[in-house]
This record gives sequence, C-alpha cells and structure tokens, in this order.
Amino acid sequence: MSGGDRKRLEDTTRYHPAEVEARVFSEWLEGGYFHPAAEGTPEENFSVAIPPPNVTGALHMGHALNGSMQDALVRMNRMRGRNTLWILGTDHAGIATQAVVEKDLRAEGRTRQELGREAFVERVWRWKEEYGSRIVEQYKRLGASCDYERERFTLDEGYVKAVYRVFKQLYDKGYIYRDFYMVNWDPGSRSAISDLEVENREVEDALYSIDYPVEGSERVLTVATVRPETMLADTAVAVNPEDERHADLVGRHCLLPLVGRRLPIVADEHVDPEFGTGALKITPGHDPNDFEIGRKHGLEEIVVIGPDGRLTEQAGRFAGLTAAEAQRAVVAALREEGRLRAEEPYTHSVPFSHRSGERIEPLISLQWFCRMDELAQPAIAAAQRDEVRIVPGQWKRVYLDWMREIRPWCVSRQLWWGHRIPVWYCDACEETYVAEAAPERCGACGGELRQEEDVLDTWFSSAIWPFATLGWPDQTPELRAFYPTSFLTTAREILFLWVARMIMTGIEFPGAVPFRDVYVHSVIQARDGRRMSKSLGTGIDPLQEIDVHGADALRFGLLAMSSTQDVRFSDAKVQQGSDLANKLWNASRLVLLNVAEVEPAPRPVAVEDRWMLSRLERTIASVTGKLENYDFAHAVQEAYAFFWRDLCDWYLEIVKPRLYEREEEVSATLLHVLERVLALLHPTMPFVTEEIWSFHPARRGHLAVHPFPVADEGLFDEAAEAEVEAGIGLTQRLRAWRDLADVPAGSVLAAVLDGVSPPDFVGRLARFDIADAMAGAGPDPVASVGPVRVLPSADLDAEAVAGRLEARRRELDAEVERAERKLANRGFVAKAPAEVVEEERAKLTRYRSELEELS
RNA sequence: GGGCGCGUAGCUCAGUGGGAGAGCGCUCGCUUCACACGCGAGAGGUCGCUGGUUCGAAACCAGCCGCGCCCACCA
Repeated sequence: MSGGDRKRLEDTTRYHPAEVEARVFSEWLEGGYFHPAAEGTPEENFSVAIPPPNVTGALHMGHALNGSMQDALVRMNRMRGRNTLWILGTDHAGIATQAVVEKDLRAEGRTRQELGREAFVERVWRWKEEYGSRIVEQYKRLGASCDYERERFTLDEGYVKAVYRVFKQLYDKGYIYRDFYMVNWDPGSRSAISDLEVENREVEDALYSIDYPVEGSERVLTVATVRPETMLADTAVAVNPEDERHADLVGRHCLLPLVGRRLPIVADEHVDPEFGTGALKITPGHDPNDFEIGRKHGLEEIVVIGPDGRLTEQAGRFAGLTAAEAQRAVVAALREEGRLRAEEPYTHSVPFSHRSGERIEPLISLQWFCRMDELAQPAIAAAQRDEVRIVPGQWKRVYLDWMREIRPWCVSRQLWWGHRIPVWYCDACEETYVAEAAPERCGACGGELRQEEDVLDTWFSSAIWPFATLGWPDQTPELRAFYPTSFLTTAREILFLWVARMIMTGIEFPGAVPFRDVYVHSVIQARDGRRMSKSLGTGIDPLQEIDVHGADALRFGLLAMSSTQDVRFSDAKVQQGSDLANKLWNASRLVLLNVAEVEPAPRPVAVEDRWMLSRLERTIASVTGKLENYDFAHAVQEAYAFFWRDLCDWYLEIVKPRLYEREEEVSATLLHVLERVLALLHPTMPFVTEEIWSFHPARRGHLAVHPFPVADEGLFDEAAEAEVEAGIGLTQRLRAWRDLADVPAGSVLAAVLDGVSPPDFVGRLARFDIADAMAGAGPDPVASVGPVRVLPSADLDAEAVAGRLEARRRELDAEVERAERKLANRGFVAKAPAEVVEEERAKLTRYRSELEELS
C-alpha cells in the first residue's frame, strides 16, 4: 500500500459512496469488463436481456429492484469466468413517447396533424436523441454492469429488419390477417389497444330501462342499459330461447325509439332471463358481447361513435356530441317520448385504457390481428416440460391458464411513432403486398402503392427482444454465442404482455426458448402500502436514494426487502445497507492498517481461526446457493449476519491482540477472509467492495473480474464451531450477569474456573480475570456462571448479586418444569424421534446441574 | 364468477411439524486505540378467530373474519 493510500485509509473513518461510485464505475468501463467478445456457446456463456425501459422513462424503483437482481447474478457469473453479456437497450414505447412529444407540441400551440407525419416522426427522433439516453445513464448510477457498447433500440435499423421479417413470416403462415372486428378503442391515444392494455375499474353508473315497442302490437320489450347512447346503433333485441314470456315474439320486430329502425327479435342463450325483463338490446358495433351475438345471427353492424369519441353522421341529430353529451341528450329525448321506464344507480366494472387512463370505447374497426393459438402450443409445452422454468412455481400455472385461453392479438395501432406496418396497397387494383422492403410498384397493374398508415403495437417488437438485440435474423456471432439467454427477471404484470410472447416468438423464430428461467419478483409498494405510481404521487425516486445512501445501500436494501410476496418500501433496509457499507469499510481499515506483510492464506492456529474459516466457507456455500435460486433477500441477509456478527462482533474482537502484535498467521488469515468476503459481496454491493479491494495487498486487478469464491468444504469444522459457539454463549452469559448485577462497565472481576475450560477469549471479552481453581485456599465464590466462579470484589454489590441469582434460579425452575413435563408425556417419549427426546433429556440434565450449582 | 396470496414484537418483514426470529424503534450502560452509521445488556408477541389432525401446530386440514392482487363479454 502506498503512503497516500495508507493516509487515506487512516483518515477516512466513514465510507462516502458519493466520492467513490462515479470513479469506480468509469474504471470498470475502461476495463472493458462489461463488453464480452462474441465467443463460445450459450451453454458455457452467461447472458441476460434487460427488460427494455421506455425511452421516455426515468429509473423507477421497479427498474432498480429488477436491475439489482440481474446485476447480482450477472456479476457473480462474470466473476466465475464465464463470458458474460448483459444486453441493454430501450423501447420506443409508441403511445407513451408519442404522447410526450404531442404534449410539447400542444405547448407550442401546434398539433401533430399540422406538422404532418414525416416531420412529426422526425421530431420524435430528435426528442429521443436528446432525452433517450437519460435512463441508460441512470442504470449506470445503479452500478448495472450492462454492455453499454452494445446498446440497442427497438427502432434501430437492424431491429426494424427483424420486426419486418417476423411480420412477413407470420403473415405468410396465415397467422396475421386484417379484419373488421370489435376492438378496445382508446379515445385518449386515438388508437386501438390490446386486451392486455385494458384494466377494469368499478364505476357507478346509471342503469336505464327503455321501452322498445313491438311492431304491430301494443306490447313493449323493456331493455336495460348503462349506455343508452349506443341504442342509436342497435340492430336487434335478444331474449333467452327458454324464456316463455317472450317466446312468441322471436322472429317479430321492435321499433327502435328515436330512430325508428326495425329491429329483429332474436333468441340467444347468452341473455340472462333473470336480469331485468329478460330482453337485451343488441348493439354489435359497440359492445363486445353484442358483437359476438351479432356475428352469430348475421346482424347488421352500425358504428355511431367515431375514433374521436364523438357521435358520427350515423347518429343523425346526435352527430358531433361526445358520448357523454349524447347520453344526456338521448335520455332526455327518451323521457320526452315516454320511453324511459326507469333510471337507477348501478355499480359495475368498466374497461379503461392502461395507456391514457380514458374509458375504453368498444367499437368495430378495421385492424391487423395475429392469431395466437398455433404459436401458443409449443410455448405451453416448453413450460410444461420445464424448458422454461417459471419461478416461483405458482406463476407457471397462471401462465399456462392464460396461454390455453389465448385470443387473437390486435397488433395495429393508429399512431405515427413505431414500426409502420410493412403492408402496401394498390388503390388501382386493390392488391395487397406484405414485404420486408417497399415494393416499387404494383406487380399486377403497375399502379402506385400506398403503405399502411398504422404502426405495430410496441409489444410486437418487444416480443422479439432477446434475439433481435443479438442481430437476428442474421446469424451473427452474438446470436451464436449468447442465445438463448440464461434467465429473465420480471414483474408479474408483464408476464402475458411480454414474457409469454417472447417465449412464443423465441420458439417460432430462432427455434429455442429465449431463456431458461423466468424469475417473477415481488412488487415494492409505497411506504403506506399503496402502489408506487407517478400519478398517485407515491413514487420513491431511486436516484435520490442513491444520492443520499449510495447505490450499494439501495441495492442491498431492495434485495433485502424483496421476497416472494409484495412488500412496502423500507427505509430501514436501505439504511441497513448503508450501515453495512460503512461497517465493511471500517472493518477493512482495521485489518488492512494492522496486518503484517504476508500473502493471504488460511493459516489457523487457534480454535477461533478454524471456527472463522468454517463459518466463512459455510456462508459462501449458503449465500451462493441462495443467489442461484433467486432467493436474494435471504442471501444478502445471511451475508450481513455472517459479516456483522461472526466476523466483526466476534472474530475481529477475539483476534485484535494478535493483530496488533502483527502476528503473521492471523494476518494471513484475515487477509484471506477479507478477500473472500469482498468477492462474495461484490455482486450485491459492487462499489464499496471494489473500493476496499483497491487497498488490499493481494490485488492484481479489479474485483469485478476477480474469481468468485467457491466454498472449500475441507475447512468446515464442526468441533471448532461447537467450541467457539459455546465460548460465545458463555461470554454473553457473563456479560449479562455483570449487567444485571450492576457491575461497573469498566471493572475486571476476579474469578476461578471449575470445570471444562472455555476458549481463552471469554475472560477478556467478558472482562473477567479467570484463574484456574486453586486447591483449597481462596475466598468463597459469590456466584457461578457455567464453569466460572465469580469471586468477591469491591465492585460487586451483594444485594444485586443476590437478586441476579434469584432471577436465574426462577428461570431454571421454569425450564426444568417445562422439560420434565414434556418428558413425562408418554406419547412424546414413545412417538417423537429418538434424537428429539434425547436432546430434551440432555437439556434437563444441564438445567438441573446449573440449578444445583446455584443453591 | 374463477384463481392466487397475505394477516407473526410498536413498525417493516423472515420463519412450513419439535423450546417464537431479523432490521428499525424503545430502555439501561459504555467517548473500550476499525466503525457512535458504533459496542454491550435488556424490555416487548396467548403467531387474525373457531374447530380438527398430531405425542407435539405459527406452520398441516376445514370453516369464518379482514386485506391485497390477477383473470373473466352478464346488459
């Protein structure tokens, strides 16, 4: 260690992450450790594709948690010497990004329509160039060891090529088709969205009952609806075929109030005879159920609500009104005509757009769809055969249930920002061309071609992320070396939206599942248990946490609080991480500033050395196993407990005298232990461990590429563990005894030993001067703690000692009674495993003998 | 309507058949030469309720109460 380094270590009594992290990160980048050569096979390599954040996004707690988990495994495998690639990139996020830029435009008093498509898209690109790298920089703050030199974007030239190839192939297979169909229309983004982007919310509406007169009769059929304005698009009335009340009406017609259209009365079992009067108005153009019924009965499909959420020309005198205005107007008109029979409050669930938050307007429109059944089959089989392992296991069933019920996917979006659908139409002869590149002219008539206006759903391009980022469809070295990837971590909310689709496309295109494991992690909620969300104002900014506590602290905290169930964000866990970083720093100072100049090596001379080495190796085995099984919370908490309790509280305190004497054996052992602890913790706390490592005399290169420790079972030592644990137990009992007997903290009490001698450290750490029992002479002990007989002294308050003895006696009485009762139970003795009974007997013996000592 | 999960110390959470745990908070004592973001010692819980299985239940089973999430086309 240089003089400067020594001075810095001596002077810096607290770890300051802010002074370390940026410097250390740039060293890693300069080292090129995160940029592997495209060599080797996927089996021997390790690769992960990051869930691509939106280019519009800022790092939120979900990214931070997800990133901490991925980085832990990525770093561990890199340290194991595997060629490791963590693919980084961003998602163009069609709706979100377009919305952001449109908002900017509006602030300037302009619209995208005024600008025109080309100029608008140009403008979004400029926005992306300026702000799109923000989230990438934020991942660096977290310490994420992604390959920043291979950053990808879903609208990269190469990526677009992959998207078009996929579209074309699915079209050629007949999976992709265009159809007039019922879609979820989002008036907010003025686009169709998929079923998965819709969320249902409970809403209080009014339920209106409306009389529809039966043609050529005095009778009326009363229908109930929460959306009276859609009656303008009614094309039938349905009753249940079993419903005798209306049986004679089937085949006749109703007259639609306000409009006058003749509506056939049809029979359909979908109608619940128990609900209302048992008659259902059928609006195939604006209700998903009615759409199904309409197609079944060949009913006319009328659309009265347009893409802007306003009534169309089809709505006659109501044209131009918004849906809400139209509802009031229709209700008023019905009331005037005496057709409104009832209006009552009604709570039901209503679809809302997950993108814009607006209420979904179901309507029929011309869209592109992808049939999913065929793609789903092999993806179901892959999960069933555990070729893709979904952990925790309960999510496998959720995945399978959804896949088995999978429905066609509406892939077209009425946006400008995205992959423009690679379809060209000839207006002259109505030919359609699907191609990866624009055809020159119509092959049939030579006419001009016009490209489809719509773009693809953002998730269509994310669905091919793991292989499109590696250069597919070209057989690139990257694809050969790193596909399939090793695992995926994800929040469950995108299990269907993203994960399932990647599995389907992975099998269909490169021909292999895209990752071996899918780890579905928990959700970190706000401190009060609500969702963290920008709109609720409940979000906690990970960057601010990093500013205050450091990236290591946040990473530790997130991993420690994560588990299989959702948890509230815990400031205490982040603080625990911060405390741990500081403790690592200080414990390392103690070692590094005091050791002799020796090579690190396990050189045990005392039982506590063997104990420490045994505990270290066991911890390495256990923590490693937990990381490999995605049990991050227990992994980091176990590492914490080992380091803090075993290493700092006990081992360092025990060996301090030897360390201060510069004993070579303990110096070598301590350097060895420190090296392994730093390496073990590096995947979860990379900055502080790398920084400390820079002071370690054995350092040859960065810790980021230092070998990850492999547990040496040869150092496991049960006997040493038992002996030292007993010594620790005795030390604690002696300290407790002192405390409760009101002994001054600093005083050293005299004692003699009677029985098996404990490890040497006990007397020093408990502040007892323990001599071997001398035959005969000497004062009578005032108390016994295990084999230690406490001798009288000026620092001992007789009354306090007596009180302490009495308290201990009561404790032992209770224990003896409990054990006796248990052993008196014949069922226990007969049926419990022998070792359990034996253990109980041993305890009883111990308690009785201690009680005897006290009396 | 179906499915999944949760209810353990003041708070946030571990713990899946053999004597209730962690971190934070709280109390008491320590400027002990790595760290006061520290050290030592404590207090604090009839493990949501009721039954059952078992020699033994926080854990397994059933029912109930409370809470959360996902899926679902009943107006």
